[in-house]
Amino acid sequence: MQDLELTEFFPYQVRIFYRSVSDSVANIYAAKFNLSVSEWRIMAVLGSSDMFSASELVARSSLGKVNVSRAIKGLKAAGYARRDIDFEDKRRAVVRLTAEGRQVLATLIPLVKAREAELLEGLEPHEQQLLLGLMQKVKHNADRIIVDSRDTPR
Amino acid sequence: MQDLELTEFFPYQVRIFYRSVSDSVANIYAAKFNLSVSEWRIMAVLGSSDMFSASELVARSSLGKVNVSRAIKGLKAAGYARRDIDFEDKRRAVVRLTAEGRQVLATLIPLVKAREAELLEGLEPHEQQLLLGLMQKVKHNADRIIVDSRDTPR
DNA sequence: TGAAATTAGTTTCACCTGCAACTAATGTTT
DNA sequence: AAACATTAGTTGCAGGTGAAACTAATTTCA
Repeated sequence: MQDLELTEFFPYQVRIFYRSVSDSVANIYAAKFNLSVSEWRIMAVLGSSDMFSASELVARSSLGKVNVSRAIKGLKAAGYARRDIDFEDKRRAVVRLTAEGRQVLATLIPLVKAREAELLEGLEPHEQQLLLGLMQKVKHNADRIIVDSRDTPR
Repeated sequence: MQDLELTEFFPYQVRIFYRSVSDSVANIYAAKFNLSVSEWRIMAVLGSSDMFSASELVARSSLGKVNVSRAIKGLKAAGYARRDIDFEDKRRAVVRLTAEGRQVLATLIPLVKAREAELLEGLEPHEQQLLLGLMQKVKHNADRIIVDSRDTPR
């Protein structure tokens, strides 16, 4: 039988790479404010403008609508976000940060940016660009494959 | 408030990169044989030698012992692995693939290797090396951070 | 207008995951 | 040998996650 050395298998390497990176950042928002990944990401998006509908959040967060719905619920429960109903279209939610939520985000952003810098420590700017570019390229390949192999639309 | 553009945030980019890569491979073993990631990884390790104890599997798979325990249970239920008790040390499990499991793995390995090649399509060998090297470097940074920030051992 | 289709978002279900607590076997110490 | 500590592996519990079904509001179109 053909052998497969797990440690040399590219997707495996990507996975353990991701785990380390993800943990190092989750550490911050989870430990300090007890936020989940989804909640953190939705908060970050919410901070970039005044208000968003849930579907705009879906578009900007790479999260599914299920997850966005739950993240909003969680942020609301924590007092970090408000969720109102759009008067124009009563199906639509209008989500925005509360003052407390803005406060928390303002605390968090410098911390995660510092963490990001630590992650990239020792990489020249051109190496960082290279890394991003190569990840992009592989991601495109992967996305093409996923679409292709989905002959039966789901 | 300082702004954080999610799409330019490195850990976010890593996450969506990982998701695409992971999905493209999971597609194979999940769709064809209904295996979870953990089960797939344990199978791959099991294929590299005759038998393993559960803790050897932990060491070689980057999975926690909980997950390994459950992956073994799942593989056993699927008929792909056997789980016996070590006569020397009756706490110890002796895990190995069944004939059917070897058969499945033999089917899977060429498929996932082909998928790996598709993922890396368009990258020169030296670019592949570069990508791996940069991921390594970042991972080291991340692991150092995680250890450092764990003043209270968990 | 009113039936049918579409869209926004929520909930249910089934599964994966990790931590902590647990059981059982072995090793250590006196 | 008895008590204590350690080790191997499992299980309970408390989340997180995605697909599919669902509710409610809006749009389309006959």
